[in-house]
Amino acid sequence: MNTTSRTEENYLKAIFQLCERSEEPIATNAIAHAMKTSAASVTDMIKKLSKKELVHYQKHKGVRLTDSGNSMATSLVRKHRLWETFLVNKLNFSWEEVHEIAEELEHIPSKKLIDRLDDFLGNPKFDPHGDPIPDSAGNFTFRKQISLPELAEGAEGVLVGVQDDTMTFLQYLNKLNLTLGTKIKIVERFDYDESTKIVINGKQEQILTNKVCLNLFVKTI
Amino acid sequence: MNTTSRTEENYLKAIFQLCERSEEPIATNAIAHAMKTSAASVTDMIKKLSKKELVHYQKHKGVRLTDSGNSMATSLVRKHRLWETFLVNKLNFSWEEVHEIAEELEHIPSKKLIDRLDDFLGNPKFDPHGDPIPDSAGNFTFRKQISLPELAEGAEGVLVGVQDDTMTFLQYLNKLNLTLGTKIKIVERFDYDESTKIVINGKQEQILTNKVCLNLFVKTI
DNA sequence: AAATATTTTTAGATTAGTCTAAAAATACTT
DNA sequence: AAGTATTTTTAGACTAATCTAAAAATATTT
Repeated sequence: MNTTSRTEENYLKAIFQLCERSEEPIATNAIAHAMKTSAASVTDMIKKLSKKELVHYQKHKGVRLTDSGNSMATSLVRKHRLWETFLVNKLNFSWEEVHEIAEELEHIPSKKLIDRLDDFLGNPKFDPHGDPIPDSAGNFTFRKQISLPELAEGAEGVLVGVQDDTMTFLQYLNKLNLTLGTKIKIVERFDYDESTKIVINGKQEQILTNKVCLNLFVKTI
Repeated sequence: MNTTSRTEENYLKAIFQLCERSEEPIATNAIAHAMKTSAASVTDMIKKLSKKELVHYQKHKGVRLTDSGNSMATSLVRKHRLWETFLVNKLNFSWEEVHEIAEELEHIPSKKLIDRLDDFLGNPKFDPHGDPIPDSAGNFTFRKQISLPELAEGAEGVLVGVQDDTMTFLQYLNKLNLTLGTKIKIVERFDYDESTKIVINGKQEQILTNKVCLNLFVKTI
């Protein structure tokens, strides 16, 4: 049997995402944490994936995806992001609601389905969160995550993360409608006080201090 | 835990469909046949569903759905038929291809998703096969299955079944593009030789003998 | 480098869904 | 109504994915 179970798929995707943030082999505990399960379960699953040649594995040395593991994970990411795009663009969901549903939809196996969906959506290159959507061959445009001060005047980015994740900071951002996925355009920088004027989601103008800017990470559009 | 597993859902749907064709309690073997599994497995599952009060069950007496089992099954049918409609109307699948994919999609749990999909599709009352789509409260228009001679002149129906399912007859139908799901309009009946002129899928005109008509079942539109 | 702490793996048990084979209940036939 | 056939249920075993607790390996501290 050469199929991949839903659970195996979820492991592959978790490992893929951990690999994106580090060149090192991924630790058992890191996977356990991502999958909200025990280290023992992870070891069991790793052995299985290793036997199927989806991961490289040596005892106590962590794992990396093999080429075939990587391409499976990429295909899952493609499905996930296309479904998210569908939910937001066609069914009018807001971007915060869609993750959980897309987590289910990404396991629907038909390749034809996903390619048709891709066409139906107009072959988008990025999902509503600003993350790149792999094409049917698995290629995608990598967009570096940069801090707001690195974004050129006139350029646009999508908010993808924050440095300072204290409650007070997040609440402040929330008040400005600066949530993950928000589109930010740099209008002008003022050398006088190092402040920056931005436009949020194409309409709301806002002045940010340099301190705030340094804590915001965006991906360019 | 009060959730319903994918497998339980598949059993509920199979029982629901068997209930549609008979007033009698559904036999273990009938379910086993529909689910392509052993009678032993069915008995095990029935016990579980019975404990959850989704079916009425007495040993050796077969099962019926309870109200709550029925409403779960109806919700699955709603999902299945809406997804099929989406696949055919929006993604340009042909109606024969969609069943298997919809079989997967129907297990996506979000009610909000399915209600939004319903709106997106324009709240269709019938799926591409001509089967009724339950609304979000579980109500649907029942359309009786009638043989072609019972369909009035000028009326339209969707082909949903055949009486004579010999290979030769099916091959003959295939040649005329008369496949399940095909739309048939009665144009005129000729008393002289009891033949009937129909239009297939809104374009192809065709004369059928009475013998053929008696073997075709349609649902009215 | 020895002792301690942490991480990872193993061992053994559990649950859901399945199976086969045998036993029990029901239905058909003469 | 007795015997045979069929259907349904039970019993016991298997697999996938999980768990806890203990053992083994690796990393850190003194």
